Amino acid sequence: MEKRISSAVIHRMPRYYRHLCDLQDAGIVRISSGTLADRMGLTASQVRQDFNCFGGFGQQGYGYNVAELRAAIASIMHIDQDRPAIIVGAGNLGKALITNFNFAKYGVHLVAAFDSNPALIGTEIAGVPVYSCRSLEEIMEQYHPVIAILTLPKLHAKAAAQRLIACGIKGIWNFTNNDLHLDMPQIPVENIHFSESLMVLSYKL
Amino acid sequence: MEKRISSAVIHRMPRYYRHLCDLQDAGIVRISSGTLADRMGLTASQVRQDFNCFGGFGQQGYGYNVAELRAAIASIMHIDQDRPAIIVGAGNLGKALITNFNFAKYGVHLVAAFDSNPALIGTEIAGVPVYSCRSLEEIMEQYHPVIAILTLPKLHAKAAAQRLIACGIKGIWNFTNNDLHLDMPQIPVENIHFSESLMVLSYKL
DNA sequence: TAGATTGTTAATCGATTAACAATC
DNA sequence: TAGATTGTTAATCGATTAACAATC
Repeated sequence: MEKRISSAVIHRMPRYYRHLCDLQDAGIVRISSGTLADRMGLTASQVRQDFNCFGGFGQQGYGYNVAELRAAIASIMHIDQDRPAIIVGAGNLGKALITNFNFAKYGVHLVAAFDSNPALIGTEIAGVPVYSCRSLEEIMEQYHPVIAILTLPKLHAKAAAQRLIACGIKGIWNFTNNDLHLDMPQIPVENIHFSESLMVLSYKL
Repeated sequence: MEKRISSAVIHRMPRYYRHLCDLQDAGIVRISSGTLADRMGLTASQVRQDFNCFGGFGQQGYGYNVAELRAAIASIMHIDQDRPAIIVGAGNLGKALITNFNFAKYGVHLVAAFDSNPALIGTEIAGVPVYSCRSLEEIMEQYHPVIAILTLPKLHAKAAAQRLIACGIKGIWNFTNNDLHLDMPQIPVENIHFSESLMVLSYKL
């Protein structure tokens, strides 16, 4: 009976998750679709429809239990896991992610970083060892990471992605500001396009 | 007769722009809606409808002139300008943006960075001077920047945003991974939510 | 002119909203 | 029980796709 979940719903899930984390941190135990909708700028109907894509998590006359709903979304989005990942490119952006981003909160942990800069190879950044790109296959063999984070120069992005997929990477988080055009529908790619976001801001100004 | 442009269309414009830049770099002079649609995974109808939201840029029997269409989108999105901007937070992420992001390509130039770290204050990063947050009002007065880029810790984001708006900032590019909830609809905010992107990737895996 | 391709209207599809019976 | 609020169906709305006359 597997009904396909629309992309619009999937993209709202992380926002629900963020708000539910905030609510839980604030000690709020239950919430109705109406209250959550107001908070997020949605309608109560939409909130209920969204959650019912995955089966009902609420209770008539009560609403939703914040902790339960939060956990349900974590499970739906598969962030209640501990997936090994690598990061390719340990320049400023790579370093910013390694240092500041809470990977554990999203079910991911970094096992290695790669860079071509000899000054970095052999060092650690926030506990993550930096290897030469030459060691890629060896490290893949050792840790079997499933996610590769691309924070290397745009020019090398496509070649890197192909090499990563060839040695077993299952998904790519792409910060290189270009489309990879991999033609491999079984390998999901999520892009962070800074320029698209800035253009939209520019339009709204 | 100002018909409102839907958010879906606005969010496709940057992608069109990117593809048109690529086409122009490749020396391609004209393109039909069908060819462009194939390249981008859209339909020809959608491409034509999108461009017709802003008036027709094509010619029957010919298609679209790549350079003209590119320029038209740049104009629509207001990236053919030279808007002054500041960046608040010069840690790894701020530094990564200052150093690597091509602001000029999107009609923006950085006039100043702000940080609370005394070791950074008074230095320059890629030609951009770093000031103490205490100098904010003074620098605003001097350069009248319109965009503020928030790359500071989440905790201080909201207070910073309010202070920036109080002294004249017109739009915010928010990298702090939380919603600012400013309740100021006249000040556009564009968020880069790393975690939402990673959650979607996680779901697709 | 004939062929190609747009601009635009109409048809379809999907997503959002409204309504309400079910039920805690 | 009465009140609240869900889950779910039906109605509406908006976005995408198809079709085709206009025209380069």
